[in-house]
Amino acid sequence: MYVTMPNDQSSLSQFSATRRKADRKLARDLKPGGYLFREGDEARYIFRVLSGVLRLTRVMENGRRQVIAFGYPGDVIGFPNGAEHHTDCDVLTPARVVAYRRELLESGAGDAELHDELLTAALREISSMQDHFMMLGRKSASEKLASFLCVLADRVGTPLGPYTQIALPMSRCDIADFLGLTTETISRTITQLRRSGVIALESVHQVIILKPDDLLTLAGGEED
Amino acid sequence: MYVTMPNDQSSLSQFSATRRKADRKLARDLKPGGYLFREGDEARYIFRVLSGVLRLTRVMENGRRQVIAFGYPGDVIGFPNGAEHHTDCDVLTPARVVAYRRELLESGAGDAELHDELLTAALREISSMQDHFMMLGRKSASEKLASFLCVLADRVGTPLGPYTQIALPMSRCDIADFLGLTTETISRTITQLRRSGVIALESVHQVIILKPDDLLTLAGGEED
DNA sequence: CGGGACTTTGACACCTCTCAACTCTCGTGG
DNA sequence: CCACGAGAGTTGAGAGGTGTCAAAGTCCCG
Repeated sequence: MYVTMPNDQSSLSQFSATRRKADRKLARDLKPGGYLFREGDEARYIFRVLSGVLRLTRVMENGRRQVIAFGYPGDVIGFPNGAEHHTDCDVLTPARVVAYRRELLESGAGDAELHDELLTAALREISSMQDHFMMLGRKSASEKLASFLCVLADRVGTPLGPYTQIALPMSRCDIADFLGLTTETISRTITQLRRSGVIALESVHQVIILKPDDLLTLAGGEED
Repeated sequence: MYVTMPNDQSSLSQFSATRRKADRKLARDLKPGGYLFREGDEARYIFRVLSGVLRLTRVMENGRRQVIAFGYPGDVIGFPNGAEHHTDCDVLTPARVVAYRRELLESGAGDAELHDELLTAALREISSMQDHFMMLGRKSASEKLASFLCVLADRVGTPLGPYTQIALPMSRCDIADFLGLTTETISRTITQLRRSGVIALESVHQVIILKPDDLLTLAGGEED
C-alpha cells in the first residue's frame, strides 16, 4: 500500500470469488516478527496478502532505511526484478498470504485469469508508486502524515460511532521511514493533530479520526 | 529513467535485434515542446523510446509538480492503470518512439517475445521506482544531484578525453521537480560541485565530470 | 539588437533534523 | 505484587539545510 490520495480503488474485490476459494488451500500463515522474504532471496513467488500487515523495506549501507510500502489485505507484493528480491518483507501482525509462482505472472502458465489479475496488480502498483513520489518529494510533514492517515482510514478504517478508528500496527519509526521523516517529527505532528482536535489517540497504536474533512484538507490537494 | 544508483542494467540491448528492425517501420517522430500523451488520455499504447528524451510529470491542483521520470532510449513508458494515462508525457528533444498496443502487454496477442519484454520492463520499472523512493525520502540535496549525474553519466555519458560529458536537455526546474528540490537549490548545488572541481560546465546544459569517483562518493552509498 | 525565459546568486526565514532528557508501556523477575 | 529495565514514544532546545523572495546575470531567438 502506498500513501497517495484516498481514491485507491484497490481491494480484495478485484479478485474473483472462485479465486479466493481456490487460494484458501494455498494460504500460508505468518507470525509477527518473522519475515516473508529478504533482500537477495531468490524470487520464486509473488504474494497476495489475505489478512494482516506486512512491511517492505530497503536499507542503504549507511543504515538509512526506506519503508517502500505496507502490505495490507488485497495488496500484491514481491514483484521480482531479475532473479532476486530487492526488498525485505517483514511481518507486522499475524498475517495470511497466498503464494503464486512467478511463472504465473510471466507466462500465465495456463491460468489466464490469474495472470491478468497479477499483471493488473503490477500496473496498479506502478501508478500508486507514482502518486507516492508526489508525496515524498512535494509534501510537508503534516501533509504527509494527514495523507497517510486518510488512506489508512479509507482502506482499513473501522466505524466507531460517528467517527473512524484506525489501527497503526507499525512503529512511529516505520511511519517515519515510509514518509521520509524522522520519528520525532512523526511524534510532534501527531501531537499537533491531537491538540487541534482533528484526531484522538485511543492508544499509541489506535487513532480515532474526529474531523475527517479537516484531515483531508491538511493532506493537501489530490493530484490532477 | 529513474535516478537510483548507477547500476542500471537497462538499455537497448535487452531488446532483440530482430525486434529493433521490425520496430523501425512503426516508429514515430516527436518534436521538442510537443507531447506524447496527456493525463486523462485514453491509454491505448505503450511506448518504447528509441532516441531523444521525454519527460513524465504529474501535477497537483495547487500547482506543485513532480517529474516522475525522464524517458531515455531503451525506456518503456506509458504503462496504463485502468483506461487512462495518469501522467503527462512531454518531448524534451527530437525523439523517436515505437508504439505498442496495450494488448501486447496484457495478453501477448500473438507475440510472446514482445509480451515478455514489456512485462520485464514493467517489473524493472517497479524496482527502479523503489530505488527512487530511497532517494526522494532519504538523501540530501547534494546526494540527490550527484546520484542524478552519476546515472546520466552511466546511461548516456559520452567520453571526452579522459572525462565524461553528459547533456542535460531538461531545465533546472525539471531536475528540481524530479529530485524533490527547488531550482535555486539545484543551481546552488551545481555551483558547489563546480567550485570543488568535481564537475565543469561546458554550457548550461552540458556537464563534464572531472572526478567521477568523488561524484560517486557524494552520491551516498548504494542501496543494500 | 531587444525582450523574455532561464539561471545564478544573495539574504533571510522556517521547517525539519539532531541531540538530549524524560515519560510511558510492557514484560520479567525478585 | 511490586520493582526494575528495556524499548518505544514524547517533548524540548538548538543547529542546519532547504525554501522563499528578490535581484542580477546569462542565454536564446526573433
